[in-house]
Amino acid sequence: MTESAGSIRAMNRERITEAILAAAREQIAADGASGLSLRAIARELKMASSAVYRYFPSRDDLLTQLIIDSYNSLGAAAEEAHGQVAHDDVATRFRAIVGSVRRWALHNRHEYFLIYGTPVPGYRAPQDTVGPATRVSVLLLGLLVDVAAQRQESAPPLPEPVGLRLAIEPIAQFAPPQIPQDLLVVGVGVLSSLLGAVSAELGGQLHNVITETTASRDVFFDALVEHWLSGLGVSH
Amino acid sequence: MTESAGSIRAMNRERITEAILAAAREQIAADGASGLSLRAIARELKMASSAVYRYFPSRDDLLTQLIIDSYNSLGAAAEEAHGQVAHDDVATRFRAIVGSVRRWALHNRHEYFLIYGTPVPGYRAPQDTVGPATRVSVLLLGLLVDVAAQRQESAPPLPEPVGLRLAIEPIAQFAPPQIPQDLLVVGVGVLSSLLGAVSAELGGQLHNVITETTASRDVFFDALVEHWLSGLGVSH
DNA sequence: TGTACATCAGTGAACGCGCGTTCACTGATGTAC
DNA sequence: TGTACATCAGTGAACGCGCGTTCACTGATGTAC
Repeated sequence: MTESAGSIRAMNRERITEAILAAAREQIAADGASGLSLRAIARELKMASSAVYRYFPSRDDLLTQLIIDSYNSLGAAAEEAHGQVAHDDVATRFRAIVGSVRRWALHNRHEYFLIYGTPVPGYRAPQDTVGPATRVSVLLLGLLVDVAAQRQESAPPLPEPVGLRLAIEPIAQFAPPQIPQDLLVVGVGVLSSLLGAVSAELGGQLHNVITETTASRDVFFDALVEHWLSGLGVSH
Repeated sequence: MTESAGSIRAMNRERITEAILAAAREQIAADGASGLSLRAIARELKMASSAVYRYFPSRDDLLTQLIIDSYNSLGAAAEEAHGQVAHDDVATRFRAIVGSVRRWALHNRHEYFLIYGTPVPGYRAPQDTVGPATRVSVLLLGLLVDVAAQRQESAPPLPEPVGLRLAIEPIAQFAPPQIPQDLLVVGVGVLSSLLGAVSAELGGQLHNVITETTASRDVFFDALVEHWLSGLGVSH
């Protein structure tokens, strides 16, 4: 074995790794992911650029860690928001989740684009990112279970397009079996709608569309949320 | 005056400007917008890198032209698709528009991210882009007029949240007055949902969610389209 | 507890590369008379 | 139609910058006996 957990080295390592990540996050917040530079981080931390390589074997590995951290930050925000509202009201829980995602994105603009923006050419996210990436989805799937239970009274059985079952098979494997297929499709749709709405807001696509004040944007987003709720068949 | 329209110079200028743009588009298709390099373009065209400056005063101006071209390419695709279906069937027209947007994005991946992806840090789109950027919206607004006319029989008057009218004022000014406010909100929502769904598909966010075959993705997207249609109140 | 060796953190220089932009200059095209 | 001048396109060198990554090296921390 190499070294014990609480050794001076281990603690320094922990501390400096954190400092590198913090400097990297600052850089991303300032210039976006494309502006992330190992040399700039080293400069900020007043160490030789080569020293960073003692902590991350390459720029891509650092990027991966940042992506994982961002997913976890978003996931934690959503989980906390969801945990703070009454569990028996599906609509409120839904509003808490999607609202927290949007709020997190507004406060962590570049981190949002890091995980949901234009894919970095040449970069392929490794397997370690998938767990953290699913935290919001897990929350929504849990919610869909209760939506399904509540809807059972007035279930309008829609015609199932050929091939849809096969198409959504990956998520169906992962999701609780109580969620009917059509609700699963709508659920995935709502999540991508949420990301689309947030991206549009952050990306300036709502310029000349929605009044550019915080209040107006909030009101518009809330209107979308209510629309999504009715699409899910949740009475409100 | 400087030179007549059909002069040798004017023709050369036209030809070489086009060649620069074509090379730039190829580069974007290969590496994304961040990989766009004036020097690489000059290399490709076998001219000195400084010569490019006779045609575009800076990299940003070239980027602007590419963005405008991409918006126009997308707009033209949507308009053509819309023009080829029966005008009296709103659902079909809607499917044609959103389907063409998705198809254009699948075939012009990086151009899509150029206009709807992560904003380039430090770049601010000038006024010239707004016209081309609205072509798809204009199409959808035209459609909403007919949706509104068709819906009038069973209009469910929803409660209007405080401030919503103010929030959507910019688009309401621009849109035909026949479109009621709630429909306008849903319309903007559908457009951002469309972009979200396309971004998710292109960005790999549907990995482990939707089966990764062309057919399955088509089926899933079509299911979303039908969901959006019912959200618009269009019977189908 | 003390010593010999192994591991690790950090340095500074260097490699090799690419970029956007400027500038003085040459030769071709266009214009005015 | 022909000449004198103005404009334009394209060149090649240079400026000044930044980047990721490697490598031989020094000094500190940790480990085995």
